[in-house]
Amino acid sequence: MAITIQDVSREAGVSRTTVSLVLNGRGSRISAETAQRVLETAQRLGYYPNISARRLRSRQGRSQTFCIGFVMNTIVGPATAPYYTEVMNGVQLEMHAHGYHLVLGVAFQTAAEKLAYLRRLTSAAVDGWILGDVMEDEIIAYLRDASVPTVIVGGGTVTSDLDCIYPDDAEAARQVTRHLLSLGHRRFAFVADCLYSTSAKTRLLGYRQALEEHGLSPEAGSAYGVGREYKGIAAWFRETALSGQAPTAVMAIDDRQALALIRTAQEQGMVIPRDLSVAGFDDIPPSGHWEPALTTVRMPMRAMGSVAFQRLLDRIHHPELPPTKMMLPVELVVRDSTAPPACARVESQDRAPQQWVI
Amino acid sequence: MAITIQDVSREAGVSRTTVSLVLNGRGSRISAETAQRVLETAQRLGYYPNISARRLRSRQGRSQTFCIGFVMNTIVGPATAPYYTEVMNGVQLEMHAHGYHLVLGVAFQTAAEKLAYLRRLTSAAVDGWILGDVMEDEIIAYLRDASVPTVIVGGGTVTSDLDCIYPDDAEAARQVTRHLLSLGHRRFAFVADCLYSTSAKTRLLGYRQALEEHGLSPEAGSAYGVGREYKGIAAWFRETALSGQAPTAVMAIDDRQALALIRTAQEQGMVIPRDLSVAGFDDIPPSGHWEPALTTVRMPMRAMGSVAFQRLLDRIHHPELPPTKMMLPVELVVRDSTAPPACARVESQDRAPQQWVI
DNA sequence: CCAAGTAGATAAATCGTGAAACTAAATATT
DNA sequence: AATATTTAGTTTCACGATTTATCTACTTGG
Repeated sequence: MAITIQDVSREAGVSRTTVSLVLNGRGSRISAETAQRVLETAQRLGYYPNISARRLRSRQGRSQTFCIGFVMNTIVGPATAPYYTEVMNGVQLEMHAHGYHLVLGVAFQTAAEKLAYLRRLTSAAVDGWILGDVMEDEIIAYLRDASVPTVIVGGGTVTSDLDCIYPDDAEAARQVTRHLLSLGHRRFAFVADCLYSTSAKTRLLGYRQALEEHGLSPEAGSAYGVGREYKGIAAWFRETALSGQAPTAVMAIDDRQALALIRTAQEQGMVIPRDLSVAGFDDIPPSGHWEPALTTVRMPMRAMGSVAFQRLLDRIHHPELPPTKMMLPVELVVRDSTAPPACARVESQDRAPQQWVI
Repeated sequence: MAITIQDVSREAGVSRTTVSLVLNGRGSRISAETAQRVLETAQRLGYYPNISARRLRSRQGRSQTFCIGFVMNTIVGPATAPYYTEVMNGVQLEMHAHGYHLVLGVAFQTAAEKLAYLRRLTSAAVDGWILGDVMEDEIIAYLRDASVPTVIVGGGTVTSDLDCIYPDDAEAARQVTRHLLSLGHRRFAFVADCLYSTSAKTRLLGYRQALEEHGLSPEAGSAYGVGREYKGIAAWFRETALSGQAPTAVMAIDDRQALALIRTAQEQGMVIPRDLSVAGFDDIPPSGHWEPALTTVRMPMRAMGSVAFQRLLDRIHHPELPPTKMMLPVELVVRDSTAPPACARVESQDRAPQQWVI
């Protein structure tokens, strides 16, 4: 049976309120010697406040647990989610500086499951949430309606209902596309496993914008959809990219898919970037060490994480302010996987490219 | 403002008690139509019980949150902690089957920080804990003294104070050592970054046992301590292993260090296993795909995870039982990184090997 | 026709804490 | 001297749920 504030007050010979006041630092009305005695007694008995009781009494306001939750649909780790692993590192660094702890909620199968988790921990243990990944409407709706301090970080879901911190994906796509255009490329492919996330949609948009800027029709930059798996990209690549109607430059929706493309191309005997330019998005840590080093657009992952936490603190302390959005700048990183197209290829205009509907 | 049981009772025209009884399935004394009305009203208003209040009133017993926490000193992910990532997958599979949610607590800098985290979430939100990694005495002591349902999983820390699920590390080391002995090796090195964990200590023990079984003195199998970093292993390798006094077989404390060794050896122009046999421990997912495929000892990682959760459930429902330990069997996996020693090397007996003190 | 039993629902106590309202004594102000 | 203010606390209520004890109406046996 745990020690309660009652036990401490009895032992120290004062009222419960006095103990509470002293331990919560509002002991300005309590004499120094009494405060000292209370502090000592609490220490000696090993008193630790019951969070449930505290939380029940003073709703949200002063009942902070100094725990905030980070939610992801998948496990967070360099191999499964390198982007969000970096984001989370940014969150953690900032969090640690403010004395907060992390509650990581990962690997949800369904939205209902995620919702139950959020409700539980919101009422019990968490001061606020940082959401990564793609989040369902019902999740957003609950957090909005219940006024739970929440920040969405990264490009998974950007919504007007909650605070969002996200990268300038459109600019990222424009920059990398302009880079390839300036190298002389005119036939592109844009590869994505799916277009669920705001980032993916926005990147595709920026890519098309850049093409139109240069007077190229969207058809010149058809977006090819391929399966999520390595096999999917490999298959697409063998079927299309090597068929003689191939693009000379490919943008992958993220660095991991860019790597899959490069490896497949290399297995086919192609030399990157001589035979094909490949660019990615994100600049995850290993991208610069691959062979060849990847041209990509660096996302401000850690910055997003730390800003997200700061924003969450703001939100916790000022629940009344309207939700805001913050877009962080990106940076084109030109490395070795892109180069001018080596030679003109046979172009057949009669092909009907498989195309994404947005 | 959230809906309370009061709101539901008012709306349904019954007392709070009735609502509580119905919603908790103890409505045997409540008429079917009343129960129906209550259920409907709760649904319509979107009532969700306040966990803090529930938890406060009915201590531990019936106030389950169906959340259990998994604690690690580092971030859990395939690149940082492949072993525990697998363990956690095992936990999650079992957990999901029982309708439990995961609270992941990771990346603690100090034991004090970890302790504060555990206390907070224990009183607020978590039915029990599964601990991975190496755990400090004060952590163990708190959980024991406060009778918090806890299971330690994996070989980080095995203690008599709490339930432990761990692999047969001694047998693992004996098996891999015997394997190398049977190939004809007589000069070994055992490489470890540190010996904090129970697993590491036990593996070293098993290795020495196997040597003694074969009548070899412990000196023949000196344990070399090297730094945590890749650079540390590489440096040790260049300095010692290539000096002409080299062992013909090296066991690394885990697969990741085995890989670091292999890569370093290859950079030095050695061919594995022709010039050097290397074996690891754990059989993490990529080990079988490396070049060469790694000989290692498979740890029952997922099994440990699921058993750990089952044990935790037992513990939650039977707090009075004494803590138990369960050791799970391991399996030697012979692949391509070990072979008979190619040729006799020059042996100088005057060397004084750098040796670990256990 | 009355005491006892029972089904169906409720009032009240309670968990541990925090905050507003209150008290009593000492000190300051007019 | 009378009143106001400050000091150093305490008493009391409330948070939202569970649980224990109780209460009412109705049935039923004798």
